[in-house]
Formats: sequence, structure tokens, C-alpha cells
Amino acid sequence: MDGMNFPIARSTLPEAAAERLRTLIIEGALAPGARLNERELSERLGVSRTPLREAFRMLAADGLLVHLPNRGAQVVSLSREDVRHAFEVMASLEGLAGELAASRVTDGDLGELRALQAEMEQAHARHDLPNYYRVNRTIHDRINAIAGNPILTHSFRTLNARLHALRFRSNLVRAKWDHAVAEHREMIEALAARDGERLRDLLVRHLRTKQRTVLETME
Amino acid sequence: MDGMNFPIARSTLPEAAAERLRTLIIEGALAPGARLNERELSERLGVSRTPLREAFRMLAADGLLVHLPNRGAQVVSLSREDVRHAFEVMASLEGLAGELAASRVTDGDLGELRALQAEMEQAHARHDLPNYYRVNRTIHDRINAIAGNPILTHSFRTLNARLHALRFRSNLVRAKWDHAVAEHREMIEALAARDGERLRDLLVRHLRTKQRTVLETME
DNA sequence: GGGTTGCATTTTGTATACAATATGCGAAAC
DNA sequence: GTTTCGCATATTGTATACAAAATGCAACCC
Repeated sequence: MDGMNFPIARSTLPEAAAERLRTLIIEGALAPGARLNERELSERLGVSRTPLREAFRMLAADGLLVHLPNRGAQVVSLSREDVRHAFEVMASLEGLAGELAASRVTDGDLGELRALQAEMEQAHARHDLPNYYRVNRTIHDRINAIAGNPILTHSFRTLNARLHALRFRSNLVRAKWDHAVAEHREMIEALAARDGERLRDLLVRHLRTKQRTVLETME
Repeated sequence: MDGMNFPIARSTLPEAAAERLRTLIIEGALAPGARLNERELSERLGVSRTPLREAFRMLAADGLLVHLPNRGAQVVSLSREDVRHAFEVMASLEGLAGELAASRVTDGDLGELRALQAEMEQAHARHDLPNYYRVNRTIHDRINAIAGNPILTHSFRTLNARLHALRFRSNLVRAKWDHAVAEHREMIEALAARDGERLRDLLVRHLRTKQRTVLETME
């Protein structure tokens, strides 16, 4: 049992408040462009203004809020240009993740991903969109984790989180859905072949599709 | 004069404190691994603990500090692995910046960069290392700006700032210095040729040299 | 009517006070 | 001697108070 620690996770009010605000932003309860009133929010969240202000700083760093001196914090409102910029960087990062994952993937990883792919195809067959998206997300997170670069993972996740506030959940038409599932199959194959370049291309193409979807829903 | 505003820049104590702390970390006055005592620092900076704590949150988001609940903030201590991870991502980002810059560069940009290159070569000829580095930095910032993606610029700059705390300023031996200057010349040529792939390769190679330097100074 | 000024109120920024947790050290137990 | 316990003190987390800046609205002037 030497060296086996079980540290108790510690959280503080700023962290909890930031998490809660993140959710409120993503759900649209705090709309893009909205000015955040500290007194109201502190009452609403049941914390004093001090941890709330720290939470604002954290969310500003994540790009979800913008801090306006003497005017307080405002929910970021993404323009089409912002979205393009974000996707441009995300494509680069996810492409890198694909290359790294292809060079670092283990047989155990592949087994796991194949199981997830099977699960996602079942959701697809059942027309179960929520579960399809859930597993989809898990697969991407797994690939990112196999890449083994925490800075990469964190950077991608932070950028991706900004886009969640757009709530662009698409209604996948059947043909597109079939195509997306097939793309995922190809990703696993490229991973199994340790073909980094191919996986990068697939991930970038996949992301470009998502970008088109997001931009369409912004009209 | 319509639409010509001259907004007065506003700053707050958390922002000023964060900037000051950033400098103290980079200069080594706050050493890697050091625990930051709020009372001492608030006295030292002449601010109360509240804006100081907000500043800590900002620096934690930048990766310069790590926030330990109930134990306060600690200056990040980069391992060799951290450095490799950071460079891995930075190479991807700067490579992307190179591609974008090559597709977006104007003749005016090229003129400016050629002037900067001439200035840098003069510093090189005079063995003027501080000015060489200063102009070097300006050139890279310019390329990044020409890429025209603020998210990319910000991401790269944030990652790069983490490495400054390592203070790896190398003593350039003559041959290496000559080589670096030549590489910069090639970058301008690639830009002028709007050859994104070549510029990406040059920037990534250049950065790999920097990475080797950093890792060597960490031994 | 439009523009400016003055003032009350609200909101944000910061300092201070109080509460909770961590740390350090001496004393007690083995 | 080593380990554990108890307690004082220091530090961090959070709430509250005070100060500074912003906002809104009525009154006044052209």
C-alpha cells in the first residue's frame, strides 16, 4: 500500500460557481451579450460576491466571458468570424492529436475504441441521437487522451467549450448520419494502421463538417 | 471624425497585479515551485488580498501558477515532459500560423518583414544579442499577426509565456547564429512565394531548435 | 425637440473582518 | 528514541463594508 494515496478532491466556491455559470451559459440561461449582475448572481447562486468575481476571472480566461473594467463581466457573443477562427485552431490541434494518437495507440486502446464504435453504431441503428452524441464525444476524448499531451487536450477542450454555448445540435439527416458513422469507422482503421496522416485528414474533415453545421445554424 | 473613438485604456488592480507577478515569475524572483503567500505579496505589491487573488486566478489560467485549494497558489515548475508537450502544441500552432500567413500576406507586410530582417542582420553583424532577440521576437509576432487569427495568436502567446519563466536565453555560438539568421531569410522567401507548406516546415524546424536549447538548459 | 447638466441610485472595485483549514511545535505516550 | 496528540498560530477562503465609477432620469437651456 506504499505510495497509494487517495486524495480527497477539494473544491472551492469560485470553482463551483464557475462550473455552474459555465452550464448556465451553455444552456442559454445567460445569453450571449448579457451583462452579468454580481449582486443578482451572488444571490441566485447563494455565494458572496468575492468567490463569484474569482469565477468570472476563470470563465474570462476560458473565453466564455469578457471582463469590462468598471462595467463588469459580459457573456461572449461569438461572431461567424470567431467561429471560423476557433475551428481553424481546433482543426490544427485535433489533427495533431490524431497524429500523436496514431503513433502512441496500444492494442488495448484499439479494443476500447472498437467497443465504443460498436456502441455508437447501435445508437445509430436505433435512431438514438442523444446516446450517439454521447458516445461520439467519448470517442473523440479517447483519441485526444491517447495522444498523451495534456496541454493539447486542455487547449482543445477549452476552445470546444466556447462553441457549446452556441447550442448548434444539428438534426442529422439520415445520409449525413450514415456518412458520419462511416467516417468514424475509417478513423479507427487509420488508428489501427498507425497512419497518423490519414487520421489527421479524417479528423480535420470531420471537424470541417461540424464547422459548416455551426455556421449554418448561425444564420 | 465620425466613428473615430479614442477609448481610454482601463485597467484594474487584478490586471496590474497579474502583470507584475508575471514579470516576477519570469525574472525568477518568484521561483518555480514557490508557494505564494497572500499577505506578504499584498504588502509587497501594495494591494489588498482581493485583487491579488483575482490575479492569481488569471495567472493560473495562463499556466504560470497552480491553484491548490486551501493551500494557496504555487508557481508552476515545468518538467522536461511539460516542455516537450508545450513545444509539441506550439509547433502545431506556429506551423498553422505560417500556412495562414503565407496565404494572407500582403506586399506591405513583406516590405515590413524585409526591413525587420535587415535590422536583425545588422544586430547579428554587430554581435548585438539583445537587439537580435528583440527584433527576432518582433518578426515572429508579425508573422503570427499576418495569420489573422486572434485565437491562434493568443494561444501561442500564452504557451510561449510559460516557457519564459525558464529563462533559457542561449549563448548563441557563431555557427548557430549564422544558421538562425539564414533560416529567417528563408522564412521571408517562403512568405514572399506564398509557400505555406515550406514556411510551416521552416517555423517548425526553427522551434525544434529552440526546444533542444531549452531542454539542454534544463539539465 | 435636442442637448447638457446635476444628482440620486446602482453597480463594480477594493479593503477589511470573520470563518475555516493548514501548519508547526511542544508535550505526552509508547 | 519515535510517534501521536493537542493547541496556538498562520494562512487561505469567504462575507461584509466602504470607495469609486457608471447609469438613469429629471430639470434646464437653446
